[in-house]
Amino acid sequence: MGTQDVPWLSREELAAWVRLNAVVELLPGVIETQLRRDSGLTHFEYYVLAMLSEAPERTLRMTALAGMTSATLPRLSHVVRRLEERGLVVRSASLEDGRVTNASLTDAGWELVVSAAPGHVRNVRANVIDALSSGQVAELTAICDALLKRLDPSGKMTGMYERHDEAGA
Amino acid sequence: MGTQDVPWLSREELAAWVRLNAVVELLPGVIETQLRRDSGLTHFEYYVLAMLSEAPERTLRMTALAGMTSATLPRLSHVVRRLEERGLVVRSASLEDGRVTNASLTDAGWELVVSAAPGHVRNVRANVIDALSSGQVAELTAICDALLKRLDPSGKMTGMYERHDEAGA
DNA sequence: AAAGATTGAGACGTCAATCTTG
DNA sequence: CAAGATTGACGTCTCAATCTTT
Repeated sequence: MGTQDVPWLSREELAAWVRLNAVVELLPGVIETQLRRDSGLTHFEYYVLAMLSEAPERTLRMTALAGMTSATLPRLSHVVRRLEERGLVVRSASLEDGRVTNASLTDAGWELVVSAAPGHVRNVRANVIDALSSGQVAELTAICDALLKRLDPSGKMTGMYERHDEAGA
Repeated sequence: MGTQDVPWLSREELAAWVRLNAVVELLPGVIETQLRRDSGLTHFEYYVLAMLSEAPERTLRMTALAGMTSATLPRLSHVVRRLEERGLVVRSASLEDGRVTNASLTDAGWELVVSAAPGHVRNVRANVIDALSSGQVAELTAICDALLKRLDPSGKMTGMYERHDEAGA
């Protein structure tokens, strides 16, 4: 940790950073292409539907949903509006607190996420999980946890990054 | 590798995937915010300028530049046009092959990337490198190499992901 | 016809401003 | 005034189509 005080990276650090960047640039495209082609969903839309599919009553408040998906509230609001226009989700004001909006999965949304899940999971397996040894899977988990402590110190996004069963359907 | 044939993820695999996703969602924002605030550049624009700053003659052909930055050609073309409008880069047709466009860093572009580098590197260190042990830095490098073999099998993007000295200035 | 590169249209994300309820 | 959420404007990316040179 903090090997030097100078603001430059060592060769080893640079190697890691360059590769991490390449992954961050390329992974979204690979995931999105399959989902869009096979189910007409972006990865983020899929994630939103998957989170709702596992929630009690298939319903979550916007803020909770934003945390689970590591998204800002404006971004989520735009996406949920489009999903609602497509009949995959419905929004309703909370009875307990008038400021709160609840998003709920419709039957059509449920059916779409159920039909999309197997292909998506196969794609994740083919492009990520199967590329790694089981030891590397564990290391990756620990590394990402360490990074997320910096990237999201408050933990407000990423919830507690627990129990996000994306297979969820 | 390929622990099961069913298209679902184990708990350990899911944990890794969920966290990797959160990193992929959050990291770009953290990097971009600093660069945009301090230097008026997106991360991708910075990367483009940095690659040019290290190249012979501070010049690269569009296709080579796209590979080094893991970008598609249309994306790079749009970005280079904007950088040229800002006077940071100039484009010129190759004399040897009329199809080829060379992009070159101007003096203004050089000065901007030089001034932007220290703050950017400090930010990368603070949010990524310093969050990890030196062992984890090595593990992350190996893991990303494994992922990139799947995400970019041809290696056309990511060049050979070697010698991308981002400090480069 | 293929390779290198550009263009324009459409979709999405971000930011700042706004609105409403507590 | 703070919290929850929405809106609109703007910038960037993606995709398909296009153009030029080989």
